[in-house]
Amino acid sequence: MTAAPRSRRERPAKPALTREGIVAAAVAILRAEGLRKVTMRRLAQELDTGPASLYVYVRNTDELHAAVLDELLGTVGPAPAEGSWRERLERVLTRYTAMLLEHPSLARSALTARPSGPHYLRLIETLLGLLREGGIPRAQAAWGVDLLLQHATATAAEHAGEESPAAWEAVARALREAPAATHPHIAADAGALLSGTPEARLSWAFQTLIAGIERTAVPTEGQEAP
Amino acid sequence: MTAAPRSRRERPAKPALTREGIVAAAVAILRAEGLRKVTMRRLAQELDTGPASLYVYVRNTDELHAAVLDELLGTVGPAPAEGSWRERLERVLTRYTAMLLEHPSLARSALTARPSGPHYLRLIETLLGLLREGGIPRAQAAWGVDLLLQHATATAAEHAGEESPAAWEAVARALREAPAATHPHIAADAGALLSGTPEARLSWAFQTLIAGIERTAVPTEGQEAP
DNA sequence: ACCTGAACACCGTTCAAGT
DNA sequence: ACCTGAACACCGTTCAAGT
Repeated sequence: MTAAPRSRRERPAKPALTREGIVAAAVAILRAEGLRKVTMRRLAQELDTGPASLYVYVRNTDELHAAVLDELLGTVGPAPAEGSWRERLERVLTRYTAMLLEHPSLARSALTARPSGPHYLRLIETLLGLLREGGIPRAQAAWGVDLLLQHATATAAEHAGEESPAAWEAVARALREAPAATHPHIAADAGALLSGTPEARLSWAFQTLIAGIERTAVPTEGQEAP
Repeated sequence: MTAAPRSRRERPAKPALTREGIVAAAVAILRAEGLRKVTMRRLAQELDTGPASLYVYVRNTDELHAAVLDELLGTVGPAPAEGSWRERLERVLTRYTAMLLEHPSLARSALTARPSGPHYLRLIETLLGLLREGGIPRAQAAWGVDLLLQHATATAAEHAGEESPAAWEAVARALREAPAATHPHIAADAGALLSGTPEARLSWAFQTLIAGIERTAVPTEGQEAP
């Protein structure tokens, strides 16, 4: 087999650099090999240039990762139409968490470098709308959105580096073996501390957060006119 | 000035490697220069050996960071004696968060590689005891401890990389400038979304979590015999 | 103006070879 | 058994010099 020669016009060997092109290439590397490989050098190699060239379009590695996350947020989809506001809220949050769980290390960097792109704004708008639909006062709803998103993001981030579960096993063993003499509550409740599927815990956590948000007023300085 | 010669016996030039010595040196580097400098190579240099030697005592960099965190947890101190269980609970959590806020990047790695040392166990015992004192059922209290610690850790972790606040400013601007036509809730509540001191938000979050934990039963599979 | 080669200053981890 | 020199395979970021 011989490859047909291509005209220079039809397929330039090296497309011009753009921010979108860089982010798209980063997403491709993320999907294929994980965030650890989404480095400036690797990306430059993929785009057939030197790493220095990327700094014209991206401030640094953190900003690159935030742009990648906003891109993936676009795959979460709109709010469900059926069910009570509580059910819909929990479903949106669960879908967001599930997406992040596919790339836990991205969740980890999202905790530090929050995305601020259009997909992230849309998610905040949706969550805020559902809490207001539930009759939750503005100020509580606003702070509540932050709390809900932080829990989802942190839960996904905890799974980063899960390929070496040595740390988690160490905690479990320490809890099971804690002596009742010095740690009576742990000894009595070790089972409960370690129980529950990740799904059950996530669902309980969202219900817990929503119940708390409904009932806890923000301090006066934090309130807005209604 | 001439340095007095030291006897070889009095001050050996190179102390023997031990796990404790390695962790202590790591804590010293953390205090002086931050977690970014707590690397295997830097640590080896400080201990006058090659990086390969450290792998006899520490599995990898993550495990080293977890050991450092448990060490710092020892500086948090015991539960306060005065006040209602709610007040004492909030005070313990605030002190834990304040300690982590001195080393946000350590909080970030704690989210992934949980510590399992004696100081961490003590903290869990304290929190569990306070929730039980408040009459919260065992299973809820156990899952609640996790939720409270996760919030504290994640909140501190968010401040990692704060020296370059570009990302946070970008979110704030995006929220303030969101058009009412497409994002009515954000436009109406931008003030509330961005309001509140970090202290006020942290305190509200703990109260919210506690209120939720009090009222939300865990699913039956997660429950233990009382 | 835009782009980049080359350099600076580092990383984690492994392993063959030494004592 | 314990320890380590040297190597392997990478990093982020800057900047002088090119087009």
